[in-house]
Amino acid sequence: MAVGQNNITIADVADALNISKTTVSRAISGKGRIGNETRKRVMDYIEEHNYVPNPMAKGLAQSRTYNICWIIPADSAASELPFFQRCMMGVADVAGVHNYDILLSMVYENDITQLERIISNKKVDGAILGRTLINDPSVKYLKESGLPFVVVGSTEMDGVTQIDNDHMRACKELTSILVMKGVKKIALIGGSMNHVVNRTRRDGFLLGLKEQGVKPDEKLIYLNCDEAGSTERAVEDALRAGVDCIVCMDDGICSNALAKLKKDEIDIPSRVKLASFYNSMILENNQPAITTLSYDPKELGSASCKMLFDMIEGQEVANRMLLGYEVLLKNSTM
Amino acid sequence: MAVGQNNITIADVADALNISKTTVSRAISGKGRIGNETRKRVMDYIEEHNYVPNPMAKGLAQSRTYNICWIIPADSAASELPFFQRCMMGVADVAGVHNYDILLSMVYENDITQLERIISNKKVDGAILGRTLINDPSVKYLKESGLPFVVVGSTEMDGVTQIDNDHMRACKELTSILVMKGVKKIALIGGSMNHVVNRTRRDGFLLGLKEQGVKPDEKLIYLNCDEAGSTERAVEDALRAGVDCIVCMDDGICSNALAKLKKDEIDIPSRVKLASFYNSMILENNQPAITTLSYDPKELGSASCKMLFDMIEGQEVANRMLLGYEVLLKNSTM
DNA sequence: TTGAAAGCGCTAACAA
DNA sequence: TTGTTAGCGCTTTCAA
Repeated sequence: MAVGQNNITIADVADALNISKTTVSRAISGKGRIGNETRKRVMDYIEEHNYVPNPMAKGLAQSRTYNICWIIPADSAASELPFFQRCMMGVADVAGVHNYDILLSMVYENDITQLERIISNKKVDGAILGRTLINDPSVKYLKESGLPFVVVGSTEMDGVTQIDNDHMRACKELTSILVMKGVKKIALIGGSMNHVVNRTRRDGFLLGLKEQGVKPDEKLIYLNCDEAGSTERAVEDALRAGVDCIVCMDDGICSNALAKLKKDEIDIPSRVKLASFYNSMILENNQPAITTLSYDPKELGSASCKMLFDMIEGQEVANRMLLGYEVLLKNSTM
Repeated sequence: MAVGQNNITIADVADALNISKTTVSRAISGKGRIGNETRKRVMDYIEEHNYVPNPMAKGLAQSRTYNICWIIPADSAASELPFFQRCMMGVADVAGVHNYDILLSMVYENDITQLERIISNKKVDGAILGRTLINDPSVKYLKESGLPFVVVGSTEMDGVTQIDNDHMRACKELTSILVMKGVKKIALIGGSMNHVVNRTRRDGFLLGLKEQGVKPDEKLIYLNCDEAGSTERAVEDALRAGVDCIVCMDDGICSNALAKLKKDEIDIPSRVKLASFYNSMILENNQPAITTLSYDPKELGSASCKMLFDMIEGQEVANRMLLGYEVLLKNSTM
């Protein structure tokens, strides 16, 4: 049977059963009083004739869309990372349970018109922002809109419900462990300070050093290395300065560093140890495997979606939620 | 101003201007005759009071949702690949131009309930399937539903509008080039025969050999290598058989093969040449860089979306469309 | 426990 | 060129 031609409505059901539309509606929604027998008759009928409610009509009447918006960066650098896909899986799982679907919105750093259209068109009941920037225009817009939303990652703006892995503590712990294992001079190579998470990672790194009583050397902290070139220069510089360990803020930077070290035939870990604050298959499959922090993006997605539904249903939710992490010690720091 | 509270409707506009709702509707949609002056008055008013039409009401009246469905596999092996994200970007670009949004559907090989819900709930006007399997249940369901849809990739089912890169020709060409460059004994390592594209690639490979008058050796064609383990065994076996070139069907398999070769300290290209039928950053950044075929997933996405809109608007579209490719010859086959 | 009727915001015949 | 009217399919007061 062609599902697309399924045109049976609540009125048809009412007619067939000689009852009113209201009663049918009540039987389906479960709201309001209704006789047990009547309900059963309705349920049986719609089951047999596989009636499917029309969400547009329902939405129009209730001012609800049964959609949530999943917002991700549109720049291709981000789409290389499997993080967003995995996170989205978690979102989708939870949304499905609530009978909600996911509407996609791609935003550029300076162009959120697509998001604006979706929100002002009232096409969603809530939103999840997959990544935040410093002074994020999407966050600002969402706040103004009054729509319930949660942010994956962290933002400096207050009054925003956010959820993240505990990067600070994770980076502190890994840094601390490296020092305990005997590393003397350690460099950090990181990405754009425009991303909140990168700032957090840097802070965690500094805390780790502090915890171990090591004074950080500002010259060995290379930030805003967004291209392979700047990472290569950072690696060169760090080696010249005599470091015995390089920590990279994410797998992208780490794989660039790795390429550079290979090219220069610098052995890991005998000549320099290498670790990353974010893992991926590339690092795992490398010879030697790279020590790294590991997170579960899918869990992040599902947790954020749960929070969003709490908000949509008008419940109070925590302002901030932190999820766990794992430290994976591999041969690159042995 | 809180956008979420924007509640001005077509009736408000009509009242304020002392005209009928119909006239307002006509001014906005551009359909039907309307006086130039009246139109201008309406446009000015809605501009100033930033009226935004309610898509649910519009949808209900027109039986349109202004959403299309983007369907991707839910298994995590697929989400590792940036292909779907990039392809989605192309879809999103085109959809945006048409004032459409993208509703996401994740399907498992044997569970398309989420897709079924979206379709039977009439939440979309059309669908794009990001990947097809042999005997794909999603394709079957979409065909039955009567909804306009296009498939990225290829399917053996007929009557389905499909769009793909010309994998067959691309693989034929690369294989042919390798033989012309002097390769004598060549192995092919490929993924699941459950994916149409893998079958196509194998066929292209065989055609390439044929074109060069080389008789294929069945024993050197390793299929269904979905895990690192099976690829490693294939590599071992191929080397034992004395091949001088290994071709991998995709970048995942290729990076597994690469890891194995490195572990066993087998030099590329002096001991064995290596090529891939699908590229990625991993292969590009490798030392040496890997010879590969290159496609533009974003173009695929936007082309498929254009076709879909043609279908939605009731135009005739080609049954099958093939896009181009590039052969990137790198050091791994020098 | 059930029903009648009014609406959600917009479109689309049909008339004027 | 414009307006009247009747829906689209469902929810929700208010009465019965």
